[in-house]
Amino acid sequence: MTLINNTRLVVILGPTSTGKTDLALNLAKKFNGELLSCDSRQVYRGLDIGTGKYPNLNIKYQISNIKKRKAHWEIEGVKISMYDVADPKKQYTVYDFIKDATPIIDDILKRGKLPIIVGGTGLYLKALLEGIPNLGIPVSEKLRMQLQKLSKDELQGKLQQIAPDRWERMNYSDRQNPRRLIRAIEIVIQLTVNKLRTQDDKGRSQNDTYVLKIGLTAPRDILYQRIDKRVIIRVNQGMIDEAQQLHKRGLSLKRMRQLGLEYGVLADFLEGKIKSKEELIKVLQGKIHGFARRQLTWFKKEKNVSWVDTEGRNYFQKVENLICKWYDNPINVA
RNA sequence: CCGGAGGUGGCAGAGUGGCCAAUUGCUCCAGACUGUAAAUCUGGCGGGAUUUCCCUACGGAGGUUCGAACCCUCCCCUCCGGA
Repeated sequence: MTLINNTRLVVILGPTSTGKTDLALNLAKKFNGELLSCDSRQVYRGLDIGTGKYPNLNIKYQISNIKKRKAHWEIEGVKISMYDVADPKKQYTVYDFIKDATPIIDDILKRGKLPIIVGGTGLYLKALLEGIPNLGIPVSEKLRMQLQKLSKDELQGKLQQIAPDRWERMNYSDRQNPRRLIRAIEIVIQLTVNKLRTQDDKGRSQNDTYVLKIGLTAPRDILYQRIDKRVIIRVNQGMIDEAQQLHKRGLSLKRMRQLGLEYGVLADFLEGKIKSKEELIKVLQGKIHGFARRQLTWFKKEKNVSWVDTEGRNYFQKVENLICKWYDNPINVA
């Protein structure tokens, strides 16, 4: 993965429904930019309404202004990469994301455009900007299959046995988390038994890339209101139908559940566990509130973010000013 | 008006004499997170003092009891069925 030196990129981050994509589209037009979605679900083909690929709630963006291309979309002439790059039937991970997104960012830069990364998935963003150790150590399905049969206690015991140092480094919460335990064991076995080696990907910020991070926020109650409203809009946009279509085309309900949030709840709906549209909406709203909270927990720790309250008037203008300033005096704030 | 069921913490819903400030789910709050991350996991959730302490609590008012969310009486309200 070659990186281009002395370049810059903008990151827009924040919890769901703060209008990241809207803002990014606007900025792209002003600063000759191109968007790259840093989102673990928008990568999947066919998950459109439920993942919010259609940017705005209102009529601002007509469907006719949206063009779906092979592995990206074009909205009002602005290219958005990392949409539709994966088959929803197959699992797509951070590793895949980095592999796919890195050359695209390089390409955007090569063409002299400003990459604007729209990030809702903290882990992916972290991987992109800072890199993640052990990212190169692949998943072993067979191993996972075996490990999944073990209880939490057994997993804990196994990890303590084969890699006490690694166990020591885990915090209490992670030690209770079977998924993390399995991954930890997997890494150890891949490194020792299978003799794989770690290849550290340093990520963008450690190279000569100037990164400007803009975080969007809103007061909690406003955020919840927006989420609630958006859920209703999406249901009206045909979210249920979308799920039905996916299922018809062979996406199992089990797999749909793995796709999280809306799709998990929609799977329950299709199966009849959730009986009414009203119930569906209510459950969804609650779940998405929780999701937004988790995003906030993650992003709060993110360093060097210029936070902007989207409730403030002219916040678009504020962001533009930030970028102009940054252009005059580029600091690597990552 | 008669018959039946029921009123519990933000909601749903357990508990039916002491171990109940009250199971559990949801919501909500806080947090973790180095290959499923919209996932997964942890803690909190009446108020206050902040090691087993106090106060206010299970529709309302009385009563029985050493002791009641749980038993009795009356009242209020809700739902279902019949007039």
